[in-house]
Amino acid sequence: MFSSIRECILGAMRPFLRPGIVASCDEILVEPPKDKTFGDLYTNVAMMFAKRLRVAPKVLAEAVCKALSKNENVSEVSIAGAGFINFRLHNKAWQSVIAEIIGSGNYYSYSNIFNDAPINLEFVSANPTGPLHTGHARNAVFGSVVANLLERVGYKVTREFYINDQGNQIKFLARSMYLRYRETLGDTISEDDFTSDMYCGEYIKDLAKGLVEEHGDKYLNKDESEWLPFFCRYSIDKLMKNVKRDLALLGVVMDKYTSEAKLCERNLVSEALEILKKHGDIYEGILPRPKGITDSDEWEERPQTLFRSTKYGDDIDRAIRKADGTWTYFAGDLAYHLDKIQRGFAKMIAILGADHNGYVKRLKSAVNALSGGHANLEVRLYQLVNFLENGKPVRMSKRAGTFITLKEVVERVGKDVTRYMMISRHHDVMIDFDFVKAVEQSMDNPLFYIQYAYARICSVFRYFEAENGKIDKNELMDCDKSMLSDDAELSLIKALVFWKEQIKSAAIAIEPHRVPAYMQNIASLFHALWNKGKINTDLRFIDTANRKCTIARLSILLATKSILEDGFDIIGVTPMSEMR
RNA sequence: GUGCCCGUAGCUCAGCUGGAUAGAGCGUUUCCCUCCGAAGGAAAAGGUCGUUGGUUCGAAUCCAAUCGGGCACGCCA
Repeated sequence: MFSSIRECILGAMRPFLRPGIVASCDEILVEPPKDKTFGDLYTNVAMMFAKRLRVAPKVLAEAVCKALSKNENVSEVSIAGAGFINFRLHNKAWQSVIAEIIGSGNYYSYSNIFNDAPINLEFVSANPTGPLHTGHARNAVFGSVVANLLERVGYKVTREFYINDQGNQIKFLARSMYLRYRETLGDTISEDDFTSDMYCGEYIKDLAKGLVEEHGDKYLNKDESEWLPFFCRYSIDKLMKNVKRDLALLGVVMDKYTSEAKLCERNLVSEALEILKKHGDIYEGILPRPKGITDSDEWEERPQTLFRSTKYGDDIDRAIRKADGTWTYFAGDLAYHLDKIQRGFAKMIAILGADHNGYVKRLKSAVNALSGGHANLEVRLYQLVNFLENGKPVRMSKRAGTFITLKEVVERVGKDVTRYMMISRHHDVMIDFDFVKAVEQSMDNPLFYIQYAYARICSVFRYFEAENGKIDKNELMDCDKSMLSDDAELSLIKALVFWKEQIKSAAIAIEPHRVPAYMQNIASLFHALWNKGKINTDLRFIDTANRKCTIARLSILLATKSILEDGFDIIGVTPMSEMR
């Protein structure tokens, strides 16, 4: 329906186009005005295009106005202010969308505007050195909802987790394991044996116990070279198993796990280096001293292999080889992104914590350079979650093992509340997640408000079907809807119509928090309609004396139910047909 | 010293990429159950959109300064 209106507006402007001046439907804004008294919809094209077309806004507005007034869906048009075009649609036009929503199953929000283009969505990618914590929970929820949104606009999404299963960090993990291993077998270990790079969380003890049970004491009193590889592999395997289990608790399932070590075995780092060399993006050099460091003894000039990332918009060039000749972490990321490019992804998105903000430009540079400009990486940073226990901040340190795990959160407040808390705010805003309040306020949580609307709708259907038997979907689709003309009914229908547009814009902007916000809006309009029926019995959904009217009303409810189910599916929350 | 993010009602936050008189929830005040679920609805009060300039028909939104808060900053991963 909207596309036909946009066509109509564009058509009206076409006579004003001059050679070289183009305009497309995508540029045309059509949306409900803030103030409903202006009309159902408005467009600002007259003002938007006035300058480009060198035509007075009024002249454009009049042409658009004339064209719209001839459109079969439009009932009235007017020009206001500096050139706003306000218009209304016939009730019939709005009512017809109910059938469209019901008829689409729960697929009303789907539009294949990106033609099944493959897209790689990397998220979580937690280091396998410990359990997932609350920060990862936000990452996981954010990523999984983005994936659902991208699928609705026609992307073929690969949800991917990058495992940093090599490097010093992993060695320190293995050494920590070995200390606990010895402890389990009777050696006395003090906290001082753990260096600052090591991990002394409780989970290491548990893992070490398991290792003893499975493999006994055969690694005791052996040289590090004999046990280190095994301890690395063992720890990573177990920890990754737990990572997958925890993600499942949140309803998050990955399509692919990529191992850094495996990429390394394939010599992808060298391959990436060769590609960059060909473009002249590799050189031996010395990085400039950062301006913040004034003390010269804190700074030592070192010649290294550098990637000319400044050529691609980065602030400084980046080291890919340490002074001792080994690869930097970034070198591994070059290999990983080359792997993504080789697998055919021209579009990629990575979800990272805000503490990675200094890393974004070099990653984008890497993708740009390695693909010769054919692939693009978008990065979304999410602010960290401030975890509170009854108003008091919980200090978290992964190394010391004093952090709240994802598992713990889900076990205390449930999957749905956790997901809702993590997704209902803009990713650029810090979240204060208070353990105690999240549970206490569960009744005030907007999630329950939405769940309640859904449960009420289910309740009406239960009530109706108990008397009249199972209702036929086709009957609801095909019924006469002309009596659905109350303001409350039309307001709800209009909100449902815009669901598709909302999902599209949330997906393109990569802003999943808009989804629960819009669901809340729909729930609110539904509750209002419900209560209006309590005051004015003519508006009750079920009128036992008038089946025709009842069926029409139920058709709105089914459409609303369908939209809410789609929304729940996007945000990964289970709808409740009854509230306990 | 540099870069990124945030600053909107007493509190927690929206504000759909520059649109009309600034929007919700919680809290406060007043109403609405003989009724498909009141875990709800209707209404009131509450604002110098951190501050100051600039861009234009038009700014919470864009630009420049500035204040306050968060994050990060050569071989850690």
